[in-house]
Amino acid sequence: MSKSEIASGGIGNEPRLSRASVARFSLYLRHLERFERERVRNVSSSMLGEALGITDAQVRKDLAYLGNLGQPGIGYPTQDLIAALRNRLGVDRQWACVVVGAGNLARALLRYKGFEKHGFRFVALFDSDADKIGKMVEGLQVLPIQNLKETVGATGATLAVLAVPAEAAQPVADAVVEAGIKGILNFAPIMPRLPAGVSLIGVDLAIQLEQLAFLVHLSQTESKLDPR
Amino acid sequence: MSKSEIASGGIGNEPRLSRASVARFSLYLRHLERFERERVRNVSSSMLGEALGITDAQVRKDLAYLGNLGQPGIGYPTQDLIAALRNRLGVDRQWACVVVGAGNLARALLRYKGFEKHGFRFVALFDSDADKIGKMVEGLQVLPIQNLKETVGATGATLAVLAVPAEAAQPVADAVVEAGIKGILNFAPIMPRLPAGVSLIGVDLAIQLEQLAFLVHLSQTESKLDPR
DNA sequence: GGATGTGAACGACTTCACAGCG
DNA sequence: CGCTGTGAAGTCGTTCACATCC
Repeated sequence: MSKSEIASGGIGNEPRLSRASVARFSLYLRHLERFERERVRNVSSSMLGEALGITDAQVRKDLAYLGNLGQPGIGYPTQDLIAALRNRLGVDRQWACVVVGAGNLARALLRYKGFEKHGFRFVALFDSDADKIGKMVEGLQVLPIQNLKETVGATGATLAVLAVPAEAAQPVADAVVEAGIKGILNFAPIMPRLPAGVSLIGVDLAIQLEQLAFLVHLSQTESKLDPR
Repeated sequence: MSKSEIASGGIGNEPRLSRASVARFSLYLRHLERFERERVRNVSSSMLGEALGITDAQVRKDLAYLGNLGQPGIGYPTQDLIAALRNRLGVDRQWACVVVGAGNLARALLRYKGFEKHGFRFVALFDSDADKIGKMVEGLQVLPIQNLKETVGATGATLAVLAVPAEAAQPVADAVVEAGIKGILNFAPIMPRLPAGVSLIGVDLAIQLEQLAFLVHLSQTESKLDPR
């Protein structure tokens, strides 16, 4: 079995899920929800491909992982496809999240309403700064980090968002893992070490800006990027 | 010439830059800066590989693009490598950026000091909300969007950060392009259409959270992820 | 006809393995 | 020796092309 397959427990000849597809699943879902709002009953692989900027064959390969939902000559029933995707992605249930670090980034996240629509609910906000503890921020009271374990237990939170300075990232990561958190969205510009079984996604804004500058730099100096 | 090569204007047999390498260059730089702080004179491909979780051969392939900086038996001189990388990435100069959307996200970005160290400077902040215009936010006065073109011209800004709601993203993107911006870092959950010659990097936080939930979901249901 | 599902071909990226140099 | 630079091999992901089904 190849290394890059994300194990399907199956007998062995059902479609497998590649890492690359994983990254596209959320995008499919987003566009499908748009199609549904536009009352499109069936979507074809080429409609989705165009929306994402990939080929129709690629789309069909990806969607094959969800089972044989497509109907030749018709396409995929929008609603069924959404349901299947939500199920596979795990967003057909509620995810309770805690936020650590009560700064402006936390405010921005808590205020953004897009998360709730996708099943994410922020249930608690923590900080280590004594001045902030007890204050209300976007409807949540700032709690001391010492309360993490208790709160995670009481709320059943599974995910944590780390919006803390670089120095604090590793100890806070350790603390949330200790508290029982299974997935971390990290905004600090370091990659914390985590035990197996805890997932991590990092968003490093300085690196994103740097990549952007690089792209501009490239197109300003010599080269052409092939348009993809 | 292969499609995925990012054109090197060269004669034809110097190392080429792959899309995948591009994404790693910023990471190399980050770790190199750490090594430099730790007074490491020379770094080997295996040191960098370990830091990024990739093989040493991969590192050497990537770094070959910078020219023959490596010394057999020794490694790469840390400082030279940093200088070469900065030069290629285009972060050996200042990048002036404007921010559109004076909300909490903008506050968080403006307050974060990590950008300046990498040569990024936020020179102006815009909003369409009349209540915000004229107010000071983290040392910048909020300007009306109508001033974009003038300000971009006066400051020489090349990059724009879009921290606006989804509905506003496309018109604002059009406006900053019209004003002469060459690269956009977009936080709105849509991908704006842009003319060729303008680069775009999108950061969609809802999608990141969804990916995280998916990873946790996967590891909770069946499967094992290979640890990379 | 129109669109799916899929083996086969293709291309890109990664790893291997080793010659060559300090 | 140790470590680079690099052709060759291998692996993964994407696209092609077409049989198949509604």
